[in-house]
Amino acid sequence: MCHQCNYEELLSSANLRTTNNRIRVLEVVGNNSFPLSAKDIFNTLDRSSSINRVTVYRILDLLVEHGVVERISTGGRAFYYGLAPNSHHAPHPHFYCKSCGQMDCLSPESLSVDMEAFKKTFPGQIEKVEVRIDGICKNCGKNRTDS
Amino acid sequence: MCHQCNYEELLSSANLRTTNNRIRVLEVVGNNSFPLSAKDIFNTLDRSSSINRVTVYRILDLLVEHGVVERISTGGRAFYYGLAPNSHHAPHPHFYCKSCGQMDCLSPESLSVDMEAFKKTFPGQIEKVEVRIDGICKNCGKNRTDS
DNA sequence: ATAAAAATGCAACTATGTTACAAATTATGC
DNA sequence: GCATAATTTGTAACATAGTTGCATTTTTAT
Repeated sequence: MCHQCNYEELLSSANLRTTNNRIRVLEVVGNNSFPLSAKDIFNTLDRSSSINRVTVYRILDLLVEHGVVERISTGGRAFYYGLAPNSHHAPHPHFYCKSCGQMDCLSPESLSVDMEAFKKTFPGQIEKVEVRIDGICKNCGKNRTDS
Repeated sequence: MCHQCNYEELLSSANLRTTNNRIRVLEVVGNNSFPLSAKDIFNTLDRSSSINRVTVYRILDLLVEHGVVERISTGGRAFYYGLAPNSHHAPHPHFYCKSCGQMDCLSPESLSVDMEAFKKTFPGQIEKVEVRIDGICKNCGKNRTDS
């Protein structure tokens, strides 16, 4: 999502210590153009230099809690993670392919939801709005007709 | 969601046999005004007359596959189930309370997404659009300030 | 009534995520 | 710089939600 972000800065401005592992996790999440599962992130990191699965989960939880990373639900079982919306990254919807499990980011304007009226009347506390389209991606659709 | 639905009819018009268990599952899902987890559904059914957990999962999968029931993702780990949109039930967004796990249906107009333009340009196959608001519900917010 | 097909139950399993606690690392006061 | 406290990481065990294989029961068709 972001190649210009300074990840150490992102961490410290969220009042988080810049440990090596946190930077590594944030780099994988941030340098990827689409959200990844915890497993994807763990696998990527563990390949370059060993890290514990639990550490990855804990760091992801921490980053989500501090608003650095966004936890995105899919049509499947695992959560995916991407950089949280901030001044450089507008909130945007996602497309989830039920067949291959790949999740893509859609442009912020592609599907906009008008929240203003809603916010005024809703009695609870709103934290985030998630818009997700589920279906079959171009690739998987193609392969299907091939067979 | 629906007290006027004929569940047997719903099943047979989806080309599904009207077994007792299927009707029971569909009744619990359909008579509830908000989506429930598989566990909720199992617990409710098992109280009135014993049923197997796996049977409930299987029936839910079947109903989702045949478009009778909708599988809704939450900000949490489990899926929730509600009647699928049909001529009597417009698709609508949901509110998920991170604190108590309750999911509420919002009115279809409360938050509408304009899909038409999107559909024209998107190269994949669209199955459904999910709009979910996560936050803290009125009740949980109240209890929090009490403490 | 019998055979075939479908649905259900049960036990074991998988995937994803969490907890408890010990070991290692990092920060802080002297 | 060194001792101590606090934080982070690793390891193993556990928890939750859902799935699979296979036997049993029920339903359907002949």
